[in-house]
Amino acid sequence: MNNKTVIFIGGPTASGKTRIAIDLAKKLKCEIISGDSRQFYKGMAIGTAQPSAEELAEAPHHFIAFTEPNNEINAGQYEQLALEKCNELFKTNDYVLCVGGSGLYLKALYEGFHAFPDIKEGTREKLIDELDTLGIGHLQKELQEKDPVRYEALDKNNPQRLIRALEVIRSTGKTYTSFVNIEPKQRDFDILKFQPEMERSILYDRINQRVDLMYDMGLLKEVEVLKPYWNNNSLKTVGYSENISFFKGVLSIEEANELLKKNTRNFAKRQLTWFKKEDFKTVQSAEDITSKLCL
RNA sequence: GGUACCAUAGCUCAGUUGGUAGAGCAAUGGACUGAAAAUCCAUGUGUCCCUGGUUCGAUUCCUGGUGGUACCA
Repeated sequence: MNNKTVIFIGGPTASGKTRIAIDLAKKLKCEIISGDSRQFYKGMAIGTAQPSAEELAEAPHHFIAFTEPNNEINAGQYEQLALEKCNELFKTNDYVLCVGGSGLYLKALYEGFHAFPDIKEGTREKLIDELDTLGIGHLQKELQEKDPVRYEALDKNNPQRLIRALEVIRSTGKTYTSFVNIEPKQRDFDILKFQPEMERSILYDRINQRVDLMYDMGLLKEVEVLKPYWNNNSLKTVGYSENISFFKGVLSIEEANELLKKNTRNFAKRQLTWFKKEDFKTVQSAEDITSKLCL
């Protein structure tokens, strides 16, 4: 046991993470780092439901709208950034709150990734091109030959994972598996994991209402202004994809609205699956957490 | 009020020449260590409107209801 703790607040979108986090930050007089992979970007305040100006004024936040949408932050970079920020904040406080719905990013901070090397520039682009022109079977065959252990372990029809494994192999000449065999180093802070408790039907109602609210707040305008970034991965996001399709004339506005609601519900379901497996304890309020801390 | 048509999954509908049923969408379950708000995998959930009749057997055929739609009054 040591005296530094990162309290993680995960859970699905629209479940009330932001409120609980701010209440808790006030009680503990600590700061919040975002674990939402799409709230990192500027100009995406409405569609990613970033905390409002009023909420941001209630407690200090980090990694909200701190970079441009074309400066994409992957989970590995986030691990480094978040770790540095935690160490900085621990100089003046025993607690840091990490709040967000991007399960992999939270996990990167509390568990740490294996030490994969940097990927040579252009490797992924070439693999994506090969996927388009030669088909997924070509990638499957290469991985099966070069790293059968990884090949057997992953979803063989998942192009993103095939490409990830192959980009490591092509960049380093070593197997993906060889890096996984090196244990990540332990964190020197304590870890607590919570998520808001919410009935599924209520969560879905909140999602549907929030989508309508986003349109009222000017979501379409926000998407339109982001046009220079439409092809960036950061815009490959629920709330943006559907409305980009609207602007391209593929969907009517009603269809985009309905699809956005459905995609958000589906996304929330994936988050529920993730946080359940990662053993985030359900709580109803910040008080539930402080009582567990015996404060 | 009369006539016609319809009633099957959450929705839109198909189907069973009488042997208790299946598509699309929605939904549900899951995987996931550098694209993760991404990506991938799996799954049919049902008083076939109600009631009587015919039949070994009715969701299917017949009687009578109920509800809906259209047209006529």
